[in-house]
Amino acid sequence: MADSENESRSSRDRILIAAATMLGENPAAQLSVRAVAARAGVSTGSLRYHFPTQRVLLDTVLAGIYDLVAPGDPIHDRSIPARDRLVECLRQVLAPVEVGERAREAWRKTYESFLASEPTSAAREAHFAMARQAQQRVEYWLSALADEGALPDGDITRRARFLNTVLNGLSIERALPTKESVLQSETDTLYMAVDSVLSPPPTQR
Amino acid sequence: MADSENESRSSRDRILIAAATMLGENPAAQLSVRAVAARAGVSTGSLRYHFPTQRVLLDTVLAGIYDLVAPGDPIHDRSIPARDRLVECLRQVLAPVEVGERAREAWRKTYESFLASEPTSAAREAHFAMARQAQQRVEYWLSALADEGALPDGDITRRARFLNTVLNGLSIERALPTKESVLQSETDTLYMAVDSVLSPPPTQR
DNA sequence: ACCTGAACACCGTTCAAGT
DNA sequence: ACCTGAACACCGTTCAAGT
Repeated sequence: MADSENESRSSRDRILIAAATMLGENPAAQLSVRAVAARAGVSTGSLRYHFPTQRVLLDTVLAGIYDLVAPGDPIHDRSIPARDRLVECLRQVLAPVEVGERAREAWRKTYESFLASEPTSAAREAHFAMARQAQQRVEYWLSALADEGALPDGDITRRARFLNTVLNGLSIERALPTKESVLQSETDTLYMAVDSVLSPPPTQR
Repeated sequence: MADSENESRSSRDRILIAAATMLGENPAAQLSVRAVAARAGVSTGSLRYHFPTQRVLLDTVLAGIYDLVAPGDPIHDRSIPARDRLVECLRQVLAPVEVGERAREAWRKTYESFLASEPTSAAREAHFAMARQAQQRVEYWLSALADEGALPDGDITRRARFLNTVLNGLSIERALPTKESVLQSETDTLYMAVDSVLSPPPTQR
């Protein structure tokens, strides 16, 4: 790699490293232009030169983190249809929840921390961080599909929010009593949610 | 009502009306302090006096809108687009859940009955009945829309199940701590879910 | 090509001062 | 008690100017 190329990357990389570090220190960190630029030791203008919007910066740094953390993420396996991959990823979010008694155990913790009484501000912060991470994870998957053209144009944030709500619903349903096996209708529901996200919006008025 | 009380309310009401109007004109409107204050013809300080944070203002105006808008079962009111009617019905399911402390209260009951420990068979039966009723209610709405041709052919049961999962997700999210107002993204999510149900299935590869 | 930093047009919140 | 509007401490983005 040529020297000039190396030099040209150092500033961009310092920005990415600074942002990733800040996110590591506090997953709920705000990553404002000035905060990241200061941490990286560059100007806001330089940051904007490399990352035209904050959203682009955020996406880039998260992609970096998740690529590092989950290189075998099934979202990248193009031998499988996009919808199946996304369903698989969402299913993996649900997997640790388990079913029945184990699922109740998980929700018991949630209950005691956030529902039993007015949560402490520390508990609130912790929940913000968790929710934000969940949101970012789904956004990462959607971004990956968007990159390969499998996702119609549109706001990724709101579609990720939608999928997370579905995940929350499925998660609580795993813990509540049910007549039939949850897991069967769960797959069906996941595919409905994923299809609605992967399909072009209704050609509405 | 005393004159002084009347006078004291007019400014607060103007703020609420201004905010509601702006939201009516554009549901994605930003409702900044200055924009609402200007529209209401009051100062930012006055707005802050009545509504200590933007979050409080947002919650208040949205609660007012829903209370005003949801008196009867609107599924049969063909003067309104099918999707709006269905969203409205689903919103009415959510309405009694309330937000924040009240929502936690509702989930506390659910927790104690079904999650705290292995539920008694009586509790299980009770939950089956509730879940079945919820399912039937949504199925009823979907059938009504199918009768008038507003719903594509297909299995109503699974689509109702899907919508109920979304409702469960939204319901638990009302009780958990959130950074922004839940109610705004809630509408968005409801429309996404409803559109996916009302749209013909993706023309599959 | 890359970078600087001032400037712009916004935020939400606070607060001394008025009535 | 209610209201004003300036001030504060932030945002993200733009851009003329430098190297």
